Amino acid sequence: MVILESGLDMASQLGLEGVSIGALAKKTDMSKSGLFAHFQSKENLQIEILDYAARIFSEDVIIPALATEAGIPRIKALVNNWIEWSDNLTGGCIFVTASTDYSDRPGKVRECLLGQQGDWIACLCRIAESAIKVGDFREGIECEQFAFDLYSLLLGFHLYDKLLDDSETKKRQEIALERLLANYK
Amino acid sequence: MVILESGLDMASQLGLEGVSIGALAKKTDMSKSGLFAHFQSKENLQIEILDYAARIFSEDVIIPALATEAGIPRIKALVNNWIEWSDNLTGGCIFVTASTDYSDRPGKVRECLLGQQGDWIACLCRIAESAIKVGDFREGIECEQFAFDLYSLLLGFHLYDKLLDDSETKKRQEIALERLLANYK
DNA sequence: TGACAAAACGAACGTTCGTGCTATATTGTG
DNA sequence: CACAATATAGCACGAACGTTCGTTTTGTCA
Repeated sequence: MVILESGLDMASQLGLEGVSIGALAKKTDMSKSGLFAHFQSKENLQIEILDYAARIFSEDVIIPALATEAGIPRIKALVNNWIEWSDNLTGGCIFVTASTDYSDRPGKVRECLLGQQGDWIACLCRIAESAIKVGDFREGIECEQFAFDLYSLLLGFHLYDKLLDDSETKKRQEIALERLLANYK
Repeated sequence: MVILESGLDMASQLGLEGVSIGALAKKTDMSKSGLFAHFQSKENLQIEILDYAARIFSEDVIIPALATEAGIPRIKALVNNWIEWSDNLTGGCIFVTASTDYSDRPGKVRECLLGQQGDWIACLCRIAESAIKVGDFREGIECEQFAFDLYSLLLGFHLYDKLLDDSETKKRQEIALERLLANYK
């Protein structure tokens, strides 16, 4: 859907709350009312944008990573796919943006986001588990802790990369990842 | 200033862009025009909120940490002060919120934020340097890398703590911090 | 007490917001 | 070719937005 694609781009720049029906209609060469008819409220539009983003995210980030051999290669693929995903969005990863925006804004959008973030963290856990299975991680590690560590790393990269334009950011991320992996080995 | 205090709270919940003159006036029992006269534009209001936040942040987070003995104790104090600071704000740390909001929104607000984040990272670097001096960190470590690592950790904690309400978040943060410190020892 | 500056006020500006209602195209199916 | 379904458009609404204006209140100092 071309509307959702434009909406996703706009949301990544201005946040989900910053997506206005009028502006999105102008961007997609539609009338406000014509666009509005597709969704029945702004809240629905926001949720559909999130769902659309999750679909793309799954296709571009998660599935290719799962197609890579389990263990450290899969983790590195996931990280690189994630970085590419967030690079492709003008204003950065929409889940990061929305997570900070809706940390204290109750409603359906927040609940949708909460579910998505839960899925994402669960995905990180499963990837850690498969790393144990192939022997890249030692037995007995806490997969939830690894998910926290890895997600933190991505968040740090995201802030450095999007706000500051530190030329060393990629290197910082790689060093941090190597050390993280070594700690779980 | 009571206006800025209210504005800071509102900005932490709704983001700096979500602070509206009318709503802030209502919250502070003032007229829109009376409040507006203090700042001459919304942009100025946003910047003054950020500067006010930086003042409080310095008083509550940085200065007390610098009063703690250098090295690991100082780092732990900084982290704990930071967590308390972000807990005291309804919607979380305003610098985190604003950093994601303004990652792709040019203007004076972004530039102000950029300077503040630069100062913050420089502060983290200095604290790492002092940890080397007292022998808590080994010689030759990259302080900029440590700043990246520690800030990432705080960002991870922030997301987990504000969005998800994982009861184990504090423990996750402590484990990650201990491992981080061990890696630089 | 009177003069003067600072601060707060209410009202209105033009614009945009999200959301309805109604009518006209466009499309797909029999 | 007709008809139903869907999609888009036009128009209007009340509310809120940031901003400007001229006026009134408040506080300070001579």
